[in-house]
Amino acid sequence: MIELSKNFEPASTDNKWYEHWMSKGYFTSTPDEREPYTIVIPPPNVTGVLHMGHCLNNTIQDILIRRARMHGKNACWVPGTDHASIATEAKVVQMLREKGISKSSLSRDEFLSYAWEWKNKYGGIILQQLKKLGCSPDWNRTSFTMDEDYYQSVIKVFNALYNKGIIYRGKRMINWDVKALTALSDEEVIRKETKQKLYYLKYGIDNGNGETITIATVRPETIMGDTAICVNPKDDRYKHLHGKFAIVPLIGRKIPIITDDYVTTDFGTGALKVTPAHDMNDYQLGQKHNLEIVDIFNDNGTLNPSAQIYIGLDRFEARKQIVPELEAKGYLAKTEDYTSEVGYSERTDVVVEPRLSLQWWLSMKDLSQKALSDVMDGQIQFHPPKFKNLYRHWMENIKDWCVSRQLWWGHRIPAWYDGDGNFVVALNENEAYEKYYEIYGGTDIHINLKQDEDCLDTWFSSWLWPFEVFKGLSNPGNKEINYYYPTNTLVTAPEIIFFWVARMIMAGEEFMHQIPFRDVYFTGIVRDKQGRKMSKSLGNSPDLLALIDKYGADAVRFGILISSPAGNDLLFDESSLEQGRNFNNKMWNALKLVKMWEARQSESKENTDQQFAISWFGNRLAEAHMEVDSLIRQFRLSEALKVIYSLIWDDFCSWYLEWVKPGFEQPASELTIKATRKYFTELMQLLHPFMPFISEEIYHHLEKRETDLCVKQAEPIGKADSHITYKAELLKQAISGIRDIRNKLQLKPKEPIELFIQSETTENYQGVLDILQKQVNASGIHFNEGPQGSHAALIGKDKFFIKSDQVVDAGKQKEEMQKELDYLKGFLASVEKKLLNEKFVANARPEIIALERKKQSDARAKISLIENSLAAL
RNA sequence: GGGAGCAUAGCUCAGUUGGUUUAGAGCAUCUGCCUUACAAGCAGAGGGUCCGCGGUUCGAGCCCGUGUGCUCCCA
Repeated sequence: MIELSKNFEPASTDNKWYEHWMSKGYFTSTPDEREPYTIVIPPPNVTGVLHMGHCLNNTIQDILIRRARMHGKNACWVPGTDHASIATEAKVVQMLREKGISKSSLSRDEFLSYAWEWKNKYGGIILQQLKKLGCSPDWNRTSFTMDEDYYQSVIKVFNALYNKGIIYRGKRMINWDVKALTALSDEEVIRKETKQKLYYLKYGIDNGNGETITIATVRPETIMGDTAICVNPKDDRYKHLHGKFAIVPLIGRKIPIITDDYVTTDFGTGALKVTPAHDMNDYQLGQKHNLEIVDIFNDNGTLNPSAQIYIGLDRFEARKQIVPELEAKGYLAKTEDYTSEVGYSERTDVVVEPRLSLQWWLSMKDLSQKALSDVMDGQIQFHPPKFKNLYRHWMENIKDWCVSRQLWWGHRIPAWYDGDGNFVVALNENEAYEKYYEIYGGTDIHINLKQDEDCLDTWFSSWLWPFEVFKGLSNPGNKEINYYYPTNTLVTAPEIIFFWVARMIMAGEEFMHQIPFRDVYFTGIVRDKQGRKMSKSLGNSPDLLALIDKYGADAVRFGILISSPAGNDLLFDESSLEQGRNFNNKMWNALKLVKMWEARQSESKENTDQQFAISWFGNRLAEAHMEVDSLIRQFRLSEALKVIYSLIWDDFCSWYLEWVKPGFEQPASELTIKATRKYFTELMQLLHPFMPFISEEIYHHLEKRETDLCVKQAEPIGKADSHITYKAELLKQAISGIRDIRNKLQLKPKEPIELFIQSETTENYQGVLDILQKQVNASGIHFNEGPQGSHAALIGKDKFFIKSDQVVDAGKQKEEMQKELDYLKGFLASVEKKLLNEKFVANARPEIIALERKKQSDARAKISLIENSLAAL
């Protein structure tokens, strides 16, 4: 026999088993006659490293995929990464900077070769980390959103949607990152409470009598872009100015005073300067009132010649300088402190500049229709369903999608321009020329078409993920796409329900004419103990690999899942990992116990009590099995794990093993050992998807085996005999009850008692007396009333007398009984009140009424039992 | 300003068409145990006006209305 270590040591087992599973090819999947079960990984950012969010998300996917693999399905989990244009380009630019190379000194091709070099070297570290966590995707299928075929599919999709007329080019107000020189989606803008100043500026009225109108602004440097002043039409203070003109300070431009309900009268002065080129709301106001648009900024945030003054100065420097000038010239009325939300770039952390820009847009109205009904009709199920509302709200108010980004790392927009602003969209350059000649006429060989410099939003490639990982677009109708698509379950975070989940549904419907997945499981957001979202900038995200080293992968998986009901945020606390580690230990020690029995095995027959324990645990196992199945079907994974945890720790270790455990230095029977080994094996099989390493390890320690637990197929669940489980519950109750009394009598564990039982159902004790006697340390059990001086108590419906050398405190016992009696009387009263209520008897279902009657008679019986005892005391 | 969600034990959360001994679990706390698998353990215990108010119902933690507090998303 191998000597087993004192505690479970994950460090030596985890890698061993992972390598073994890999060498056996258990994770690979190819289409066959079995039913497929498919998951595509939400592709993590290729620059990313494993954090708590990934950990939760991938643990859940692994549980689902491992379980499917053990239940006869052809389980296929596709791993991969996305190219994350903004994040990756930022990393590459930084790397180049460290080498003393600036991006602007490189050609596009040169830059991209550096980027690929970087990607090949550092990209995908996160996938290696998933192995540490025990994840079991089919690594042969690892995909990347910029793989050659994938790239072409993205281009194809752009062409298809352009030809359909729903991709268009348009000047729109966008969030501009003046440092990265790129447009940002709303999602990439982080709003932060920022302390600012509100400047009150006086604009002269163009009527020659020196009158002024005062506006409030936080951006005095944009006044050169003002093209109107707007007031609320109902605001009496300004009624006399409607239709008049004001003069912009310093530059003297004459601008109209217009009216609109949009302006609130109680903010600032109630007069708003309108700068359509540099503010989202002002832009809309400008559209509505046909205002002139004066753009005063360059793309890097410095002022351009349209500003007339401070040309070439940065926007914040200009603010610094313009305020004193305004003050000196008498335009500044006052300054106030003011706090409001300002948008910052997620990547570069600079203040986002609202800016008019020519971008590529995808019209979402038509695409969203089917995607909305797929979810509303339940073709696609959300877990938990509360996210349906959120989804509907967004889909019904959907806005067009800005799909272009001013970056090089990504899928280059397939549009070609001549020098005059004419352009064509094509699959490649050759086709571009053909199309150009076709549309604009001629075959001018001197024409030189130039491809768009920008690339597409990363989401514009990842929305194709569920089918393009099977080459559903690049090789339509191939065997794999037909077999694996639609996929089964998507596991993701609610934060990306719009820019990823919704768009995948649209793409699935548009290009595959089918939904991409049937179930969407939304995990919660992992927060720290104080409830803050884990983020790099806060530095509150623990080092996951260090945690795995410290506690083992199984404990980490346990810890993160146990506190994580679907869709609810979880507050991460290392103590739950400790709980996982302790659980490992508990199982490890149970294994040691069983191995000890094997060393001292006998041929002896079972006694009846062991038979009961064995039969009971078989039934309990069947019961729990059913419960776990049902919970997992409902995606209630953390509850399923709780059931298994308690089944192993409480039922198996604390009850079953104690019941069948041989006495001190006694041998264990072969039958007991065999049954225990079988149960232990089944428990490990149930646990395996959640904690794969320790379960595999114990599985192989229990018996020498040719097979691995990883692919062991589940057997059909037996039916639980409720009579036996009920009898066991009564027994547990009796044991706990008597132990409680022992505690209250302050009996030492080693002090034996004499037990007397008065019961109308003595058959409940048949075959379990040895267990009862052993578990409460009784020297004997008798079925009659206990002698004078024994301690009496009611447990369930039976009366127990405990005789020990300890003197019984009659007063204390009386007090306890009185308390119990009062409770029962109150309870009886509430039950009887119900039964006397005619409406209750008339309306409630018959089984409910029967139940209340049973409560009544049970309570009455107990009351009389206690009253008799009290009288006897 | 618009929308969504949440409020149950000290903490984190379950509580499934309203009805099972007048609410459950884990952690934490307290008491007693170094009992030959496990002190990272064993055996017990205490702890709740289910956020306030109103309504529907024979019956409400659960349904409806309203108030309060918190969180998130969008403008």
